[in-house]
Amino acid sequence: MRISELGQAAGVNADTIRYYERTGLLPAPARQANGYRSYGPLHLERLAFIRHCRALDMPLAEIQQLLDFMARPDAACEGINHLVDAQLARVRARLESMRALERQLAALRGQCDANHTARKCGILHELVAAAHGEACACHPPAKAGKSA
Amino acid sequence: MRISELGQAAGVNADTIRYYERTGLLPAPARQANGYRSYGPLHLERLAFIRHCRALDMPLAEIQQLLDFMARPDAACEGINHLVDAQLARVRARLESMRALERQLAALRGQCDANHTARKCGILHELVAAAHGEACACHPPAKAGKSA
DNA sequence: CTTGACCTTGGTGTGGCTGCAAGGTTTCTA
DNA sequence: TAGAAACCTTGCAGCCACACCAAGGTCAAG
Repeated sequence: MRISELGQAAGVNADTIRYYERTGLLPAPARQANGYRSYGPLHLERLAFIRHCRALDMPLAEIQQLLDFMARPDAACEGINHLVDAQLARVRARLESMRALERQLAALRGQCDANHTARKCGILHELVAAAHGEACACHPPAKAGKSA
Repeated sequence: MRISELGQAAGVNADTIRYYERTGLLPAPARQANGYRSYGPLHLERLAFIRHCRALDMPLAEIQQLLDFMARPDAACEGINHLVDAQLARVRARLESMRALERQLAALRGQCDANHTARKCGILHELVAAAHGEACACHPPAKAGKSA
């Protein structure tokens, strides 16, 4: 299996596969005589696992830890639970701040209904006023999008 | 007002202020005789506006556009509405995929309750099985976190 | 024998910062 | 008056998880 075949089978860009190899997430495959990478079914399985975890939005470092657990099947699985708990907590925190964000944006959108000039636009006025007011509910504490 | 004072007033790192200046979001301030940046209240207002928009998770490029609208108050405000609509659509799309993600993670977490070995861990089994099954509901379409 | 599709390595760009290094300036304290 | 601490300056590297590109090698089909 060459890299593009593996990529197609897993729905992954070939660059991404090479990136995973560089960062140690995917083991370096054997090479053909011409230097091309040669993959087997185990690589596909591992790659699919990685992609599934990425679909759950886990960082690569945590996926690496899960793979380490799989390599030592006799170890206690407590760490696995912790990893999933942490991910779930991150997702829930982001979910909450995104919900607040959605409310704020919807309210903001409601400030302007028709076509005015920018000078009279309720959205712009609201944004300026909210930025000015120190006790704005949103921008001191939660950074909305990315922070856990 | 020096850079750290401005930063403290707006709750922003000084590096971030310099970054905004570099990228043209914040106008270059006057300099004192020693080369230190010297800010006035207008800078603070503009910076607060930027941070408020960032709290609404708008990309810097869109914030720049909003600032451009403010600079031309006689232009039609239609573009402003579009910007907010686009941001709202992005946020709602992410919200939806995050909700799906949260459900999946919660279900996954339910697979393991106590302390086993990794070999018997329901979470790990579930992850492997889900990655293996091609018709997995989550990982082909939605990339969850960051994609709009 | 050429065309086109594949592969290789290495480098750069993305967004929104954050941190560091090396040096200059100011301010406070002993 | 010296020295230390806290500021400031510029420029550059790193973060994450890739995507894209260039220059060149390889291979199968027409």
